[in-house]
Amino acid sequence: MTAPLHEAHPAGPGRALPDTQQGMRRRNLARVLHAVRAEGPLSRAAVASRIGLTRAAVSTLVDELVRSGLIEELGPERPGRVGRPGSALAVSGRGPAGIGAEIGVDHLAVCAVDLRGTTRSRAIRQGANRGRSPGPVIAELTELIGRVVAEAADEGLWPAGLAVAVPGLVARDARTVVRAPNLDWHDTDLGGLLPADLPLTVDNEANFGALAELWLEDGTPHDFLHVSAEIGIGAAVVVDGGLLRGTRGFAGELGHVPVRPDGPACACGGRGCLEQYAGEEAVLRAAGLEPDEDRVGLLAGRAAQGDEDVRRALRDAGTALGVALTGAVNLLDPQSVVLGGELSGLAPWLLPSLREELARRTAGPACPVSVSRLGPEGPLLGAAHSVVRAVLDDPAAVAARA
Amino acid sequence: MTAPLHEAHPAGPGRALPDTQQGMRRRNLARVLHAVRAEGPLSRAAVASRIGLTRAAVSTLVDELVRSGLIEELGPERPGRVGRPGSALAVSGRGPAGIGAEIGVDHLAVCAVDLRGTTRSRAIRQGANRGRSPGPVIAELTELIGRVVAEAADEGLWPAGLAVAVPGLVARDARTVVRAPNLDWHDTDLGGLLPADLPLTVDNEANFGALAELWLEDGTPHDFLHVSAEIGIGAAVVVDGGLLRGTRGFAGELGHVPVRPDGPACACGGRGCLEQYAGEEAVLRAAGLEPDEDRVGLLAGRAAQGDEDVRRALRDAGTALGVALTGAVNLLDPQSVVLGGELSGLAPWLLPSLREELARRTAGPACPVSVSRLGPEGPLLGAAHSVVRAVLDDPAAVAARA
DNA sequence: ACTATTTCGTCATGGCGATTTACAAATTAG
DNA sequence: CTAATTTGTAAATCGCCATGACGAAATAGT
Repeated sequence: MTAPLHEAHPAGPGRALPDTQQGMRRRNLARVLHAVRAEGPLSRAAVASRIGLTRAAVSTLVDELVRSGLIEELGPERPGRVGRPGSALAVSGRGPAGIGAEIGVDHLAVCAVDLRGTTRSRAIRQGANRGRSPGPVIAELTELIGRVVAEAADEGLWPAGLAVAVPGLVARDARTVVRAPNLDWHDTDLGGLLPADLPLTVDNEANFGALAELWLEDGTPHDFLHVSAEIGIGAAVVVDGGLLRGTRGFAGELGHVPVRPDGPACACGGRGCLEQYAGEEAVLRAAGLEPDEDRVGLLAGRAAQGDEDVRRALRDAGTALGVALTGAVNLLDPQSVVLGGELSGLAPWLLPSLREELARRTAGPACPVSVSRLGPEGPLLGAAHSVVRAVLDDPAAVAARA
Repeated sequence: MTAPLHEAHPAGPGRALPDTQQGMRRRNLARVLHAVRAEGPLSRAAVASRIGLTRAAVSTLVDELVRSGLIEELGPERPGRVGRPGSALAVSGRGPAGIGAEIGVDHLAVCAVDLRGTTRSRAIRQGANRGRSPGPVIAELTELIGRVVAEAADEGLWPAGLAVAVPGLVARDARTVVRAPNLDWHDTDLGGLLPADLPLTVDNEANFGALAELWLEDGTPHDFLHVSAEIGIGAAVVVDGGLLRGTRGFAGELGHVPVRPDGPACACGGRGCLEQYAGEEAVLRAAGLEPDEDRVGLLAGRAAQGDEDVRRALRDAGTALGVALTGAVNLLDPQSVVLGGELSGLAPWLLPSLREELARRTAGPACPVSVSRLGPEGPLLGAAHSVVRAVLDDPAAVAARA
């Protein structure tokens, strides 16, 4: 007999709803929808057995979801088993869509993802955004969004929300970019600049990248650390299937974890921060290269050609990352560490020394480090999917707007 | 309009219960009980308005809690306001009690806490436990537990569960002590040694200390870092009012965060871990003292007398702590850092350099660092209260056993 | 081919829990 | 002493899920 631990996370969809019969109904709608989405075409009976309700209850829930256009009936299953075949249910490919957007240092991107998780429309615009003021950038982005939304509309999709990934720190209001050094934006309220007719969420690209990893890649654990870097080095901490955001929303500032307390001074005021060793500028300098436009591509290219200076610089960066991650792993005990974002392109040269450093400093088996297969796509997909997730977590709310 | 963020923590009592009408009832019982406990004597109407149910619904819930003996009716309120006065409800001072126990390096302690949070009985036994095998220690502890339980029974309390704080790492099964260097225990299943008639939870003393801080001290934030040290340096991470445990239950190993990557070798395999600079042994060595029985007391005494060697050693330890905490704060963005456990006794000499280091390495306002007022009592109280909390979180479960 | 068996979806019924509505009781304001 | 206000409870109602029964649609066995 064991008393319950004090877990912070009960998990499961839609648990923020009130404890009334209507709230229960809404949560159960969400559970049905989640089950159908996660386990492909499913009969009502199959759903019932998975989520622990009776067939009758599931029937009425499914009716409601079908009426809302979130679930569609595919017709009778082709059975190999005895008994009347069920009627296959699947998440609808029409209806609400999640609009994801990314403001990168060198590009803007927008995509629309349907409830099934399929990307149905996308638009990209290359072009450096560093130092441009928010207004024009957002104006361009808004135009891309308009295009993507229109294209999605042609396929019977309507936008259920907009999520924007930015390379910087975002306040907990999910609207204000507090600091984006690569863009040189400070305390910018994107809510005032973007179309007001859509529910808006703004978040760090590392956070969205982590969510993409969590939701899109099979086998991703519920507790992991997602490291991402453009110029700054960010990390997202996923705990029990949710993001750890911190009081101000600044959690995951891996770039300013001290690696050598007496190292070179950093803009943050500290000394020897990870960014001084594994940040893009530092690596370029260590490799004897000049900063240029496609910096990651440059490094990857040189390293692939066998440039020993570049390789050494990356090895050293990996070692520094290993030291910082040792601290993080000791503190958080995650199930794995994932390298994502632009960083994943340099992984072949970073990983060996990173793993070696981590293993050397760990008693027992070291925390496994892997590379995201989503690569630079992660943040954009994570953003779009976060909107889809919100719909799946409370279908009743969105059905009311449909 | 803002789309919901992906929070990991809906928070609130008893959210692990199933989504059926009975589960709803159980959760609402918990909400009533929590409200009454947290906000002192309250009328049914007051409870109803706080938790958002109707007076009628609360009435039946309260009836059930009164019948279970968890709530008692104090009689009519003395009103200054117009209208019929309500009938004051309070949590019962009889009924279930939480039994907390602590296995320290130099002592054993047990206490009983009632639903109101009052400590009703306690027992302490001094005596070094380092290197003793688990069997005899647990036997002694069991005897103390028996005494405390008997004393509590005289006051109408019955034990609802037992929580044991140990100075070491505990597996997620909440029974097995994986590694307790100060006791020299390894992979010890306390579940097999302790009385089997009580629901048992075993956890790290830092974790229980953090919970005590969270639950007992007004104004404690929902996101903070609780640092604690006996010989090893442990930390507990509280996120959204819950403990972050990590995959294996080892989260919070602050002692092995690298502070100087090329520093002295550590037993963990790494180099320059915090423990090499701020661990008790390291500090004693740096101060030129021999390890002895009451080590913390020794250090505090010498420092208070003005022993400059000791003070310098503590200052340096504070600086090292500051470096490690900078990393942790950057990663977690907690609202505050609390120094607890034995460590709090040395705080006057550690804090200045710690704060200085943290501030120096932080852009903007540094994370506030405070000292626990619970001191060495924290873990024991946290353990007992964790049992009480479990009762408050699901009163129906315990009412069935009463 | 025909029947028995199994499974699916639905309907009618019932239980349970919260809301709604109404009302008596207990206080203050005038 | 009356009006107004608030509390607690009781009765009726509504919503949601469970239960049990039934027809429908498939397979398995004879």
